[in-house]
Amino acid sequence: MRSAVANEKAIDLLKALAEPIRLEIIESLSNGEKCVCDLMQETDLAQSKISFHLKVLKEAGVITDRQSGRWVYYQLDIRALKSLQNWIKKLRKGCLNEASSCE
Amino acid sequence: MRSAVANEKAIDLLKALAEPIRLEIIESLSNGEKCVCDLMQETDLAQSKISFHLKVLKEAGVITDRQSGRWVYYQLDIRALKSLQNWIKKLRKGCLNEASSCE
DNA sequence: TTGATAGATCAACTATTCTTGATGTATACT
DNA sequence: AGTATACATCAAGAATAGTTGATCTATCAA
Repeated sequence: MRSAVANEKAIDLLKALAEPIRLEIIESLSNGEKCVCDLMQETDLAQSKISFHLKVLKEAGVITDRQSGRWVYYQLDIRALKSLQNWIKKLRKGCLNEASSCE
Repeated sequence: MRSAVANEKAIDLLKALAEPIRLEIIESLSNGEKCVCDLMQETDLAQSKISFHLKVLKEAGVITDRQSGRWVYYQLDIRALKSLQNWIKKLRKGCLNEASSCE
């Protein structure tokens, strides 16, 4: 089943987005790259909590990170949202299972 | 914050989709209206389990139900997926918070 | 090299979600 | 009325996810 893999990936993405703190982080990052300390200031949340959620987001492929000195900068990976859009599009067409019946 | 409401709704939608059994149900319903017994046969899952997930989907607005005699038929509400698409679109634009900065 | 800062990770705890089997309710058939 | 079927709901338990405070590592600055 080809679609099973795609769905698992999609589920990870959906789960990653389906959480208020993570959404807050995502929205913040939509204004540009941020380090953890920036996010701490903006959200007023504990560092370990932010790191926890950043990890979830990263593992789902929603964000990427890059280290610079003592800081780690996080950035949205717009491709994740793009692929989620495509996935929903397919779901709407009702052809997640049988690619053949789609186009 | 206007967007907070929209986000809460979106989170419910995302959570509803982010589960394998529910996704299976959704995909099945994308082929048309089904009663619980149909879904039981197709998925080979316990009735209470299916009812549980149907409830989650219904509360999130992903599906609607209609009773006919002893049977309850469930159907996809395509508007839910549509609104989720719009939400992601906005998220991609990075303007979930400030509608003013968008268009 | 000592001390400070940024951030990851971990263990213990809490909270939420899912599963299971049983029971309840409504409809239909005899 | 009595029985069967379709489904919802519930309570108890299992599993997963999130929180908290502490500790660890790496980088930098004095």
